[in-house]
Amino acid sequence: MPFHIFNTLSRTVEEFTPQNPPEVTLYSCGPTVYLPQHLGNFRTFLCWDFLKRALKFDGYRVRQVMNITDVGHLTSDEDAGEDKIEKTARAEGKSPLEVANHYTELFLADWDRLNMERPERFSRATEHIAEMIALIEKIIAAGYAYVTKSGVYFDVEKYRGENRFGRLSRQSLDEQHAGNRLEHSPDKHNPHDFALWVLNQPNHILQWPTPWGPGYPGWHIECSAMAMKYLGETIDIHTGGMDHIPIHHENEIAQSESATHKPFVRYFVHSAFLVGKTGAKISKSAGKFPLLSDLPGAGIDPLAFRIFCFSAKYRSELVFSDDGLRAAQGNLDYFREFSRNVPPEAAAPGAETPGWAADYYERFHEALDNDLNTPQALAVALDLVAESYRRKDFGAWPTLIALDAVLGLELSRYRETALGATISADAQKLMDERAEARRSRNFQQADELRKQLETMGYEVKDNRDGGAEYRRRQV
RNA sequence: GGCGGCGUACCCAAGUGGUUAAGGGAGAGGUCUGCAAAACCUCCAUGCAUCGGUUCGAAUCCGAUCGCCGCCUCCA
Repeated sequence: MPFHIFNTLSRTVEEFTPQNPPEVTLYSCGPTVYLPQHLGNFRTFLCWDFLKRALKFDGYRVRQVMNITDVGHLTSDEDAGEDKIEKTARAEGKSPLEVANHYTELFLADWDRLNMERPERFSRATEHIAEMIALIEKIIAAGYAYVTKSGVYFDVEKYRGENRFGRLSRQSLDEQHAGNRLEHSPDKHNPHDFALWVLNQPNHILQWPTPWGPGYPGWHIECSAMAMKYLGETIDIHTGGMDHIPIHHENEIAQSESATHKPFVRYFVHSAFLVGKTGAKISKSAGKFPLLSDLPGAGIDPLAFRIFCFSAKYRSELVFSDDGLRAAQGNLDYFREFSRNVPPEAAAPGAETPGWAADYYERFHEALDNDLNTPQALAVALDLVAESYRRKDFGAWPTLIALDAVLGLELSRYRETALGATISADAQKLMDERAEARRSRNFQQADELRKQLETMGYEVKDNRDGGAEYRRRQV
């Protein structure tokens, strides 16, 4: 079965075909770096990591670009708003650049902890000002934008005349207008027009010279400019959170297509939110939000959060809970335990894979091809391990490693580290003492020694024959 | 007010017209064990918010009702 994915443009699951197979161009909306990225943000980014790995599993070569927004997003759409990065900068007594750099570093560190593949390129908005200006000039030349004192605005009314606006959100402008409670800049020809470039805001710290005067970019133009620069005028897949459908992506399409007269995106893919117990989404503006760095203290490995997200479909809201995280941690431990139990001969290069394992590979593959059904794929992977235990046949190890290319748990590396761990002389002494205690049936002392070893970071597993296995616990 | 989505067991979560409603976690029992741990086995929704309708057949389609949430301001 070829890869299938839900395309927001058609609101149906479609067979996926890239423009130039086997290459796939993928643009993913990234973070604005004025605060730490919370777990809700990472849920979305993980979805795209799963997508990318699934495409590669299918044999595609994926070229992914993700923006890092380090300027421009205002606290409101109107020019009266405050730049979020500048707001943090003022609060922390730093420059906007320092703020952006700091939160970018945090973001990338967490990214790596979740074992997400880095995009082929992270692109920063402030490093692509020239491209944005060039694109805006193109839009003006095409007659879809106009220059005023307060900014360069996109002419939605003109674009709408071609009946192309609102394709994504299925919402007419008049409907949007019905509940609009914002004040509009008097320079706009129409309330729906949005800023491509903001002018005459002297209080804004970051300013760049342009043909229209100094100013800074509007909050949609960077994505169009950078996506087209690195991936071409028509990209295969554009991803983002659900919240981007009605405004951000709608406007991206409008400004891009009015400049190129070509389709901007072939498949729009959107993810649902991570939500709290009440069903309300976890968001930055809510004030309090969970971070990746909160998890280790609760005994949750970052890779367990990876599994947690893998256990729900990208298009379904996922309820964030301690129970859910613990369940995922249990799955991670299960995979890891199995990895350590695989005997060397089954892990040797060229080891033969039993026929029964092929079926699991196929089922895993099919689940992913079916609109990225990661929970089903996870069920297959878990069952592969269970079946191995049932058959007492560890020959499926290479198959599990193949699935791990998408799961992203680095089980092979884990196994090597775990088996290569050395036992300290102190611990070895206790182990010897414990063996002696068990031989003389002094179980009270044996249990005492086990407790000591466990606090030292060793796992103790007694065998039936009176022997025991000691393993250093991996972190 | 407009637009969109959701409601599957104690919790999380697949399934969206057709044999017995995946899987995980929790719980109960069992095998094994000096005890643990690990692993495996068994049990755990005649029912999918409620009520109607369409159909040979519905969790799945249609309608109504109730409840929850998102978007229309920045947000993954």
